[in-house]
Amino acid sequence: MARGSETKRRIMDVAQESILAKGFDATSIEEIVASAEITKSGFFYHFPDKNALAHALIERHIEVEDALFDDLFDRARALTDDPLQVMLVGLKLLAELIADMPGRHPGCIVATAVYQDRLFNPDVRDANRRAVMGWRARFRAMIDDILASYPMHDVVDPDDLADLVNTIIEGGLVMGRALDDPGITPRQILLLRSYLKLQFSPRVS
Amino acid sequence: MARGSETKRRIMDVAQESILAKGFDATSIEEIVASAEITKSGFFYHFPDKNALAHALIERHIEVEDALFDDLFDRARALTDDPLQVMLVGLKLLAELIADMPGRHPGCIVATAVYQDRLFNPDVRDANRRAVMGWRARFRAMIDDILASYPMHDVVDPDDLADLVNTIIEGGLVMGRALDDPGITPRQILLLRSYLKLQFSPRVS
DNA sequence: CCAAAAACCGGACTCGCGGTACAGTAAGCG
DNA sequence: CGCTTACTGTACCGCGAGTCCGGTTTTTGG
Repeated sequence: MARGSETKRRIMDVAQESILAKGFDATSIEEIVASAEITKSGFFYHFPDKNALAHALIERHIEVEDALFDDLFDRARALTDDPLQVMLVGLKLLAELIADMPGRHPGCIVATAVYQDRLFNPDVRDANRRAVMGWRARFRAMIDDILASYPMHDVVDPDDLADLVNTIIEGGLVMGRALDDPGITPRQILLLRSYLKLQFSPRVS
Repeated sequence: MARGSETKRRIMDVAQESILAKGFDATSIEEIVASAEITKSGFFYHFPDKNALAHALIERHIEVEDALFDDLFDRARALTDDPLQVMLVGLKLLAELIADMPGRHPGCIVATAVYQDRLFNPDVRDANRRAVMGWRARFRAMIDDILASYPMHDVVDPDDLADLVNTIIEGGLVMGRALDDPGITPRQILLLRSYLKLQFSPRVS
């Protein structure tokens, strides 16, 4: 059992590295099995097809990202009790974390899947959808916390506001890749922070 | 001369339709030539390879989008002289325009190219980069106009602010595709509008 | 009107990649 | 001891991108 899952993990590791560097379809199975030092048959023992690999990678990615967000906002909550400050500090930490990533940021696997629609089967798309919905729920809860203490100056839908976090992260990654500038995403996140500040901070006039 | 460019345009039309519906790699050349009612040789007469087709499509797409933005903000400028109002009205019009698009919004070709690195050659990536830089310049100019008349309440970099427009559009399209909800992009654009309102509107307190 | 260039047609062929099929084997475990 | 798990090795199929090249029609400039 241990040996099997170890190999499977190694396949996923080398596949992920290659996919983030070159794209999904540019990463051939032959190449993966060479890097993972197994045979093609070995690959198809663990994954029925290439789709299943993508599915497993997305599922794993969701878990990692969730854990990352949990940790991030837990650290923010350790610093302050105020829900608005938790959000603002959390976003600051997130921006710093992305900025400090060595080399080019990989770019979200979710987005790569979105833009290869027909390449992936419904399973993959569904996993994707669940991931996005999960993030919406997470940020929606935080916004509800803020709304309990602060008025919204320019009233908008809280769900849309929750989605804005994802929108800006995904959009930032697209922009960052298009311009080959890893600094864009963190700076765009800070603009989101600026927006939330203007929306909820008491006005000192 | 007329016949040649006519055929080329027909190839691009059917290719674009198919690509927006099914994705780039899911659209085979055989399929394109069948729809365009030519032969494979005919295709390769006009385009050296599939990459060149993508390149031509992106170039054309940039022009169309530029013309669209020109028209949009010209209409806004016809309604008001105030630079802030021009921006706010323009974004409103943009949101409505995207919302009124029949069926699923195609999703920006720029983003699809970004997430298929190796599939496209440097030419394509460069065209992409130029497109994004052009949009940044466009919105940067509008923001400079606003800054000439209004103070920025929470001071941020104007270039970042200009990029935010693209970030939110691209991110919105990713989200819209992930959740299969074409309403997301327009709603996210309205949040951008909300942000700019809070940033620049005089506070009545 | 005629020649040359441009815009194709037809079909055969190569190559890489995803995926299949199936026989065999080494290691662990009850 | 026998069964399962986790593979290896090899041969094979189909599809789509891209090549080659000879032939044909259509357009255009002198």
